[in-house]
Amino acid sequence: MAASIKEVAQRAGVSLGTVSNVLNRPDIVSPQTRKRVQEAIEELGFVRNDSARQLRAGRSRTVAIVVLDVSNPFFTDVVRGAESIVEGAGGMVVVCNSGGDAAREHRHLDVLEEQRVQGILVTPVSDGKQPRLDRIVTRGIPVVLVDRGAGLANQCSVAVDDVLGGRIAAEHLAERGHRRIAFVGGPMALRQVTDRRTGAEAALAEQGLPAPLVVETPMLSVSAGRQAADEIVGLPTTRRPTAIFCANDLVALGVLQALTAHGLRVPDDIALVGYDDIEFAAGAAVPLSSVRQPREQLGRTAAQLLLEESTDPEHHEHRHVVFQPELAVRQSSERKRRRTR
Amino acid sequence: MAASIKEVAQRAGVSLGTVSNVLNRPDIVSPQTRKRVQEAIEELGFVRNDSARQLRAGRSRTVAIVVLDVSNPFFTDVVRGAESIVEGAGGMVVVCNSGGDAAREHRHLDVLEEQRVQGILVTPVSDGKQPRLDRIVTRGIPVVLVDRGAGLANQCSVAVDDVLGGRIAAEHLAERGHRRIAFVGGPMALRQVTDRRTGAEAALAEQGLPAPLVVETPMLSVSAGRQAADEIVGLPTTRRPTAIFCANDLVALGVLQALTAHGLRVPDDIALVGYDDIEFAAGAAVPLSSVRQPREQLGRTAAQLLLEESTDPEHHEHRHVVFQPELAVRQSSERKRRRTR
DNA sequence: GCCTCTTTGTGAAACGTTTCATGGAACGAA
DNA sequence: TTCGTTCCATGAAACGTTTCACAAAGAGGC
Repeated sequence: MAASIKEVAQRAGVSLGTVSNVLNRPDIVSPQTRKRVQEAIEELGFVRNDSARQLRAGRSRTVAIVVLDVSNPFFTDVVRGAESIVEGAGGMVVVCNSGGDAAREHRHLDVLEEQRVQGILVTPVSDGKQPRLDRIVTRGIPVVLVDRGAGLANQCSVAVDDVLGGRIAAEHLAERGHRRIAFVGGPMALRQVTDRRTGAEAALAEQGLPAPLVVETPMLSVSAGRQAADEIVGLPTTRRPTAIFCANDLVALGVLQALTAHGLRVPDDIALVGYDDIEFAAGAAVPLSSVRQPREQLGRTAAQLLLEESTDPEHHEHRHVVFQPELAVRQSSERKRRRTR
Repeated sequence: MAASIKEVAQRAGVSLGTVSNVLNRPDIVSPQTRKRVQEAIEELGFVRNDSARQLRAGRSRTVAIVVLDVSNPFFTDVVRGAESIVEGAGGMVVVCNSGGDAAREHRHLDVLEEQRVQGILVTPVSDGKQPRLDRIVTRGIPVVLVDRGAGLANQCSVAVDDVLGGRIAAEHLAERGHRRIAFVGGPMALRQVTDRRTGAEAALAEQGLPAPLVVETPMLSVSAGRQAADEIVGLPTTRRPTAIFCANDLVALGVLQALTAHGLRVPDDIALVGYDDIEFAAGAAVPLSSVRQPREQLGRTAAQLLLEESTDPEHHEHRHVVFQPELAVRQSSERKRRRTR
């Protein structure tokens, strides 16, 4: 069905190698022959077979990115950033979705290894040592960790300083006069979550404020946020926090919904700060203050590190790039009179 | 670096074909040999080379989905639906992002063709005849159109009845007593947009109501919605619509934001209905009424049609599956007294 | 002891590229 | 004419699988 180089050669009356040359180094073949070959390609509708090409070359031009959740805007932005770099370099990005499931992640990695991809950007489901990834690295496939495991020796990583993010959020709330502050998020197995919490706790301690009330959620979703807020609303007023810092915006949106449903006003009764600054944060019921991460840049930098390692594995030095988050202050954490601008 | 079947064979002291048999039809090789080979595989850390495998097989187990926008929740759900089917069948899904750019779409299709993917699910950037896709189909790669071009002869398609969706939304608003209704969305080059508009117009005409005011936007985004709403707010009160039907939820969220910023209340001053029922619709400033499409099912069905065609191209009959949307009624289109519950 | 079956393993061919050593033609210089 | 260059085209080898016709060796039936 699909024409091969051989048939093109036959039709153009040249040898097989010549067709290949027209494809890969058109300059070294004479104009007439080149033209004849190109016509034959056109007529037969020839399309290169990438499997054969890769088999011969031993490696592919595809970079994979394995994300925890395709539908999380955080990752879609990271993907976009990575795409811009990889496509600029003539490669292609494939997106794999682990959905936070270790088994799925494992299967994806298996397939990617079989495909001999050029490299893998990954946010692993679990933190800590990654023998599976180590094995891939040993096999010569570069791996860059995204938003995880900074500091491991055998691979690059890009991340945002989550401790700093938590600190910024807590300082902001403390500055606004809040003294009973809650932290909502989970599971604590996620490094991001604990880092943000740690940063917040440190900031509060430094200001001489009490440690935050921690409400752990089973996952970072809108509905988890709703449930956590229900719990908080049930507290006696004297113990109820006047501000909540959420481990991400999805949770914060859920919290916001539930608070509103219970008749509590944000920020007047309870102030709210989220994390990630997703597009919908600004468009929420009450525009949401949120810690913003440079998401696209995270993706771009990760892709750059990967391509760098891939191009020149000998001289490559693993690097761990850490970006600084910043706070986007909106209505959810500001008394009306103090609206910014 | 990477071990090949040959080395495994050598180490296990068997022939090359035997190793292949252990890999593909373990039942036809004797237990002892199988064990020896498996040990060798383990020791060498052998990983199949998928390029070689595909080259030999002539086709891949990868299904591609080319979406207009990875970060649009509509597509992420479709992707998830497709994934569930394809992975259930032992395949893999790669996601490509055209970003609504025809050139990017073209490049993606080129690459996918070179990869000899098993099939392609695609929402093409432009409507109408698709010579590019026809060519792919001719080459024996099944294509299923998602949410586009129902009725074309040489490929399957899945879609949601957008005319019906528009009709449902308009009928709902008319029923609530609205007479001046606006339609916001664009560009009109998108079939979805014109279908939704057509349905709305037909419904209004049938009820003897005037045709809607149409505000065309350059794209379906939050900021486009904001701008459109600014325009509407500028109208003299007597001509200003009392209800707005938006071509999708992003636009509706933008409209909502802008209306609120201008001090107009939703639904009291202006009622609002969106389209897509994305997760954030329910969590918006005012929970958004929205026409809901069975998104995951769209993806699942598309993948099923694709696999069906791929498995048995001879007996395959192209089908065009059309799903029916339904309206999720929320606060944005209901007077308070009439809240559903 | 011979024949036929079955089970298990072998080796070579084929998939479609890219690459590289080789060869021939054309051309100018001597 | 002859030799060295330069320019183009060639054909074969190699990449790592899968598949298939075939062979070897037991197992049983007579």
